[in-house]
Amino acid sequence: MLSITLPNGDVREYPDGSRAYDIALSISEGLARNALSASLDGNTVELMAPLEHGGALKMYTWESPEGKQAFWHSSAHVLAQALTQLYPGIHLTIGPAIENGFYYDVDFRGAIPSDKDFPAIEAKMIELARLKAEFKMRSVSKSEALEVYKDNPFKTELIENLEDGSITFCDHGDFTDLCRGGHLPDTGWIKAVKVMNIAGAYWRGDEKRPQLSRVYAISFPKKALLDEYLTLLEEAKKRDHRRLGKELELFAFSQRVGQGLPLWLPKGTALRERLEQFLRTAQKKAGYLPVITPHIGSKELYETSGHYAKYGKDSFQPIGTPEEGEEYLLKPMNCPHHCEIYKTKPRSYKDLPLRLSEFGTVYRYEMSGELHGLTRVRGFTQDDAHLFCTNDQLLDEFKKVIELVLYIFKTLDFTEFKSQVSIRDPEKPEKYIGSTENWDKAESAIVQAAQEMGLPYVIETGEAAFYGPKLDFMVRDALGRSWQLGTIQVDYNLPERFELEYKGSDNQMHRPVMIHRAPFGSMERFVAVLLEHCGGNFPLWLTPEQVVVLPVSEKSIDYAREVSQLLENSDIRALIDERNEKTGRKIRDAEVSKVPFMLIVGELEAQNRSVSVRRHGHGDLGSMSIDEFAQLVQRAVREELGVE
RNA sequence: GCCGGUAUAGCUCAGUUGGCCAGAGCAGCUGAUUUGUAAUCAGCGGGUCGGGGGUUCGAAUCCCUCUACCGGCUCCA
Repeated sequence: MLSITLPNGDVREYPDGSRAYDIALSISEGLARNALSASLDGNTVELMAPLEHGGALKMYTWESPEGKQAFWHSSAHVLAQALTQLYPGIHLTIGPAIENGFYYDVDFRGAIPSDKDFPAIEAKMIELARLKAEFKMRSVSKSEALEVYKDNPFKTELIENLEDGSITFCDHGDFTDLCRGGHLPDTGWIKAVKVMNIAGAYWRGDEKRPQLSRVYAISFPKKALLDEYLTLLEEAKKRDHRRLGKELELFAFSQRVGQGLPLWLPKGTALRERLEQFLRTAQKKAGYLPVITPHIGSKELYETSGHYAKYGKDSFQPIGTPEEGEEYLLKPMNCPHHCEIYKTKPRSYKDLPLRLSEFGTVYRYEMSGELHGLTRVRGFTQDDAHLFCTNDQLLDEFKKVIELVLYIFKTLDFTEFKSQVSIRDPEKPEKYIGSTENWDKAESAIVQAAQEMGLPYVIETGEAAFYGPKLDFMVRDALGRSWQLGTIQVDYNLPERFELEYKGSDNQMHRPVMIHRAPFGSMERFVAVLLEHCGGNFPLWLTPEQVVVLPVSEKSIDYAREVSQLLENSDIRALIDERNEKTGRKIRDAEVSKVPFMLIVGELEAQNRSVSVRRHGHGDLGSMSIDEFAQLVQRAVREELGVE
């Protein structure tokens, strides 16, 4: 008998040879009908294979990530089968399920299919799915597995890294693939499939190894779900910051200026400056001291910091002076400059923590294929600061920075973010500089700070910067891609390299610890993510134009100007649509341009000294006095900023 | 940087198998209209079809090359 613990805690006995499916059936017919996969004691098991032992059993449907995972993993097998039939002689490699669908990396060994071939691939997949071929796992010996794949160097490499005895194949129909398991009962579940795109991907993610073709696809148990997904993608595209940035006239790129070098238009600049001001105010309260440093620095500065050795040859190349032959680098980061500011005079423990902040524009050479709107550029402004403190102050300072980041995220309504503690890879010590002892100290300080601040975080081994561990805040863009925003990094390295010191209360010299931090990350990336987050409908306090006054006809322009002037006097940003257009047209254009408030003013309003208020996306709010309206806007702004 | 794709007016896009002066909508300009909660009407201007080279009697269309952009890979101080 098998003793099975169900998620609700019930323990039930089942005959030997029972399958997860049978157990589902014993619970309810509906569960059995909808179950896509199962796990036993946390390990994925086949739904339709006899369970080898008892334990805690969980069933997964389409509604759970595990269910989708099984669905897409199984679909990847069908994709591989379809590609093998359509393109004989190809080498299959790996084909995992991903967050939205699945992919298969293939060496086509010849002509690579293009998007014109996608419909044929989709049709073949559906044709194969309709055969309702059952997925069946079987164990094979290592030598057997190697024999099957003797012509395929990629699978051979995979198998060689597996232990004999733990190698399994999955069969469905006439197709077999090396596979760890976790399948649907049969291919018939796959009702709708879409090949999304095809792109190059290096074998094992290593650019020195062969480049394969990665075929991305997604599949669904119902046609309607696919349509829904495609509609969702269309909607997401409308939120793309590159599109909105153009539509709202926030920023632009010019081929002549250069790749990855954004031009901030007047409205975008107004927005960005408002964001900066917001942070300046918060930082002033938190005891930061603003500084300014130049856009270039002597090469020697970066040799001292260690950055030149690490990044110099892949970066923008040094610029020389014509007479003296000196070499300067475009500033790739602000920290060395701030270290030099620290060194301008002897420091005492009473000076610490010293918090130097700068909206510093930096330039980094990013590979051309990597540039992406405002999220990945070659020139950008960091909301940078460097905190110099004693070891005893480190934890507390770190926590205060987390607090600042959380305040910013809260104000801007970023509720969905992830935090990640990046620590060193203990197996690759050559990647890092600094003593093991300092690394240990820094890593434990970060983890402790994150815990004490109640931050939900994950630890990523091997993701640390070369000079120290860090805590990053990540958010997703409209299309589900993840971007790093804020970052807080501990650094024991630069203080050593720059020989930073302070005199302690013991009259001895000590070395400070440094925290690098940028809550926005960069102004460019932050604006991009904010833009997608709010779909172009910025919070009132941030938006470039808060109010547009719409005179009903030329006769009301004078009054409109008066209203606009009064609002400006109350620090409300207003403009007037003086075009010779009908009111309906002006309203439509204002709605499209996402201005939060529209004030319709005609002869009636001029007579009553009132305005007729319309809110973007909400419609007519009725009329009120100019003063009442100004107070309404001011109150709304105060609420957004959390000010009393 | 690598793989695949794209490039036509300020924007969004048409342009059949190469064939007369390259089109539309929106935006712009001019005029009429004096307008009340999501598009008033009419007229006008605007393009070295991304750059360069080639094939051809003839190229937006076919080929080569460069550049930029899009989707990935890789990297990210």
